[in-house]
Amino acid sequence: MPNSKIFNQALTEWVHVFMRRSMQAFTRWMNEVGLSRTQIGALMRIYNQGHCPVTSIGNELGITTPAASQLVDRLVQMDLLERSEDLEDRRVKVVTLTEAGKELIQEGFMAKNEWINDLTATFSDDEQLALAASLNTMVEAANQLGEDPELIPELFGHRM
Amino acid sequence: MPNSKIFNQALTEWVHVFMRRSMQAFTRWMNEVGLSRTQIGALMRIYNQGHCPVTSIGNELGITTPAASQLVDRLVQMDLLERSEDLEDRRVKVVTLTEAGKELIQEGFMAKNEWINDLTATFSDDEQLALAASLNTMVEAANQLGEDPELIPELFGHRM
DNA sequence: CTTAATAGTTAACAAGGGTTAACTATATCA
DNA sequence: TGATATAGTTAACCCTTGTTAACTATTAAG
Repeated sequence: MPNSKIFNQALTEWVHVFMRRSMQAFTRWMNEVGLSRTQIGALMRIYNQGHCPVTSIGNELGITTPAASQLVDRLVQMDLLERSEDLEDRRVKVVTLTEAGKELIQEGFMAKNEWINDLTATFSDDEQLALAASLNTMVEAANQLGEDPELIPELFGHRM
Repeated sequence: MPNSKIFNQALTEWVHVFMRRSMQAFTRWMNEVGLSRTQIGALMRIYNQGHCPVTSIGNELGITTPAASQLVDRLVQMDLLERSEDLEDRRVKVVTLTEAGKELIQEGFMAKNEWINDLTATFSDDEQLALAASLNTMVEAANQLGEDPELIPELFGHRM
């Protein structure tokens, strides 16, 4: 078996295992907080960007501006988002996360990474160092694959 | 910095990169085929189990039996599922994937793993062997973490 | 044989979340 | 200044997909 095949299989297997662990935790959390995919998507986008206008949320999620407006509405009512006027262009409403919103999203990230601690504990000191080197190599390579897409919109956008 | 911290960071980073690539492809595919999370969830469960009764689909996805029945209905109409009577207990309707259904799900898995080939190509032969070893180590460790959950139900179950 | 339990369907209904159309407020251009 | 474009909201509507309740068919138990 050629090395490329060996590597390929190993990576595929790893991806499989990873899916079970990481996405399971994340989705469980998503269900717990009782938010839809679109709602989480909107919150994550805003988390990444700091703030943005209503229309751009719609564009990025692939929904119409009215839909985005209603979406923001609900999240404002849940005290996860705040709307405020843009001082430079008063047509624009700038949307930002509340403290509660920020905490919620950070919780989600933490949920996703929780099992990592468990995994870490199973390795000896030396193993950890070696594995870290491998991981860094792969991260670097992946980063140079070009077209580094944003996770969020694709993951949580509207399905047509 | 202790080795555990180094490893932890490297793994977290890798998970992050991985999410972008693998889940993006999978979700893009999901959007393309125009199926809901629940529908994909049902198809994947049946794919894994070969066949199962309607009620158990409901249980596993966390929805009521009527909801499961309707869900199956729609998927049968799309020619992704088949319903047939269980010969041993004629109350039971056994649900199986059609050829089209099987192909669809396999396509989804392939979409998820597509970028892996690109990544493989960026490494030399020796690198690939070394990295494969690291990956296998981690897979093994992850598999022994206990409570090896099924991917599908959590990922695609009903949110309450 | 009658009664109770189980698998599934059907019907009526509700909520979430999308759409288009019509409107308001602000900004820009000629 | 007046006409037009842009950001956002509101309203009316519709589809998907969940729910509960009522029903049928089959099996199991006394």
